[in-house]
Amino acid sequence: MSVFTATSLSILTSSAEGYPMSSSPDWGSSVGTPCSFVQPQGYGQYGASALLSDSEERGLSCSGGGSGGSCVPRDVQKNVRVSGVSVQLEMKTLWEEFNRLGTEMIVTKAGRRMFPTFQVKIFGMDPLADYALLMDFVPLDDKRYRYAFHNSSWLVAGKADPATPGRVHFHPDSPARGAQWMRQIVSFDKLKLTNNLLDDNGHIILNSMHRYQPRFHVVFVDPRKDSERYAEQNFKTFIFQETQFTAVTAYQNHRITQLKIASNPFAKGFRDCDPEDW
Amino acid sequence: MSVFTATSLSILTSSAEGYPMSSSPDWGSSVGTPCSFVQPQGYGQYGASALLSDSEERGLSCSGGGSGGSCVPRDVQKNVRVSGVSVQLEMKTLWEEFNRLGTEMIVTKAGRRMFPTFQVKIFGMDPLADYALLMDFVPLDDKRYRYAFHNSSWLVAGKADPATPGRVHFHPDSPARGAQWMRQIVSFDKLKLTNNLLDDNGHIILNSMHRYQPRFHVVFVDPRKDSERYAEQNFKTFIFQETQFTAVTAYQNHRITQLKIASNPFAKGFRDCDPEDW
DNA sequence: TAGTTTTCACCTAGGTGACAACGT
DNA sequence: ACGTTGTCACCTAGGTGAAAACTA
Repeated sequence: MSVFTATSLSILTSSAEGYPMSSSPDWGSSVGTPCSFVQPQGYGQYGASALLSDSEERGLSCSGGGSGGSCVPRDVQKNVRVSGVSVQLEMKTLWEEFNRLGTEMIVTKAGRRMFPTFQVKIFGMDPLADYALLMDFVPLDDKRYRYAFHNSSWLVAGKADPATPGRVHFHPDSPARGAQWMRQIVSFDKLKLTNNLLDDNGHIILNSMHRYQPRFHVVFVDPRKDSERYAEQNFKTFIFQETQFTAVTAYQNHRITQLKIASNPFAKGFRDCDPEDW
Repeated sequence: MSVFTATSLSILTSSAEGYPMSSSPDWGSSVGTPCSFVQPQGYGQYGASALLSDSEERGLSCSGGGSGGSCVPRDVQKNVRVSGVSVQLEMKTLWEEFNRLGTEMIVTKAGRRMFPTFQVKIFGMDPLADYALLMDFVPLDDKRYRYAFHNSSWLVAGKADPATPGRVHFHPDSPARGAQWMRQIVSFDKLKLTNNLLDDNGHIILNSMHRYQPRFHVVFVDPRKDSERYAEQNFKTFIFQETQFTAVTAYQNHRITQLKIASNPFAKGFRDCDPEDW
């Protein structure tokens, strides 16, 4: 890791400031790979209707149909090393189950893992080329939320707090050859979320009570000396709607809590019935 | 891992059959790097005098002086990618402490880690070249031993049992660039020893009650198509006398047991006094 | 008797949600 | 009220040597 500088990635971190599903016009249904990009219906319900019941079927429109959402600017001709890459989200049905309820992810000062863990299968890389894999998190909108316990629903509580430092998490095996990435499931289980603005552990900093969309980036490590010039061509971004979530310091929706307890092995101590009942 | 075949390593596995310190004439004090190879005094005491008291100072002759024992056939001109490589054993004083008592390593059917763990710092690699790092274990002699509890010493119990399958343990990060290997300590903590001849977990198979010398190999992954032809030039082997040990299924020397308990964090449960008393 | 195998209590190391305490 | 923080019991996962059981 950290063999290569962030130069070729500046394009990523800068774009992380916007809201890719809405305000950024050059993100859309892609070319090349099977692309299940879904129009911004899922978060739109949040943004527009502002009040949303748990039992709504809104998750269905976010789950996507195919193996992954490939979202690249239309006008950039991608390098052949990334253009053919496709990605399949693991534990997709579990993600969808959470998403249907409105996924919440705990953030703590020390940093908390995500559950479910973001993990993918990768196809179509050049086996001999070097790639870096990384994730970042973009706000789904500019709102702050609060949870209404009385009717189990999220409410808009105002405009978003000031944006957190836009960090990026490199998969610790980066960089590595395509053959290695494709050999087995790539897991981002080391990634941790924090609400500590002064965090110096390299964790992802998020605002509690805000909504986020995880993004997955495949970056071809260009051996050319002037590789910065090709930065835009050398990466490809994948977005899975079903992985969006609300950052919280304590779970709000009781059904999310129960699903976490039921499906996360580390929460086994809080189960009171067989895990197969789910 | 396993990106490259064993072709370039056949030379290693084949040489693992002999006893490099004695019968193999082309192993000796080396060229190139600082080389603390010590004449076969250490094991020689085992082979020759056959009976050895715990309190002898034999360990002192095995501990070596410099940063590592580099042992290569004299007549082969090494590739520049490996000729400048040097290696420093971590926890050297702990290894020496064990070696002074006569190190024992547990072997189990399921596989047991080594303690101390074999770990090294590496210098002088080409930062951009790819290397594989691996370990193997060669018999120190052709003897079988038993422990005489009455006077706390090892006795020769006969000729060695049939040799075990000569396996090799690749460091799981192999292959990787020199820059990555040199960045931090390289630890072989995943390596496990077994006495199960039918082991299919890829563990190192050893005969209990036999003496072994761990070896550390740095292999330059040659990008040339006919790289097999340069196999001999592309690797360099390091031997640290102080890491030799007797494989056992249960500790024989009570002082070894006590030192393991005192120094291995996982054995903390068996301590009855402060760990700083050592 | 000498050595091996299995089981076990006890650790390391660290990921869970519950909960009480603490802010604002 | 609402949200955050730290502590805690309870897990996962797996590395220890002790001791009993087993095998020639």
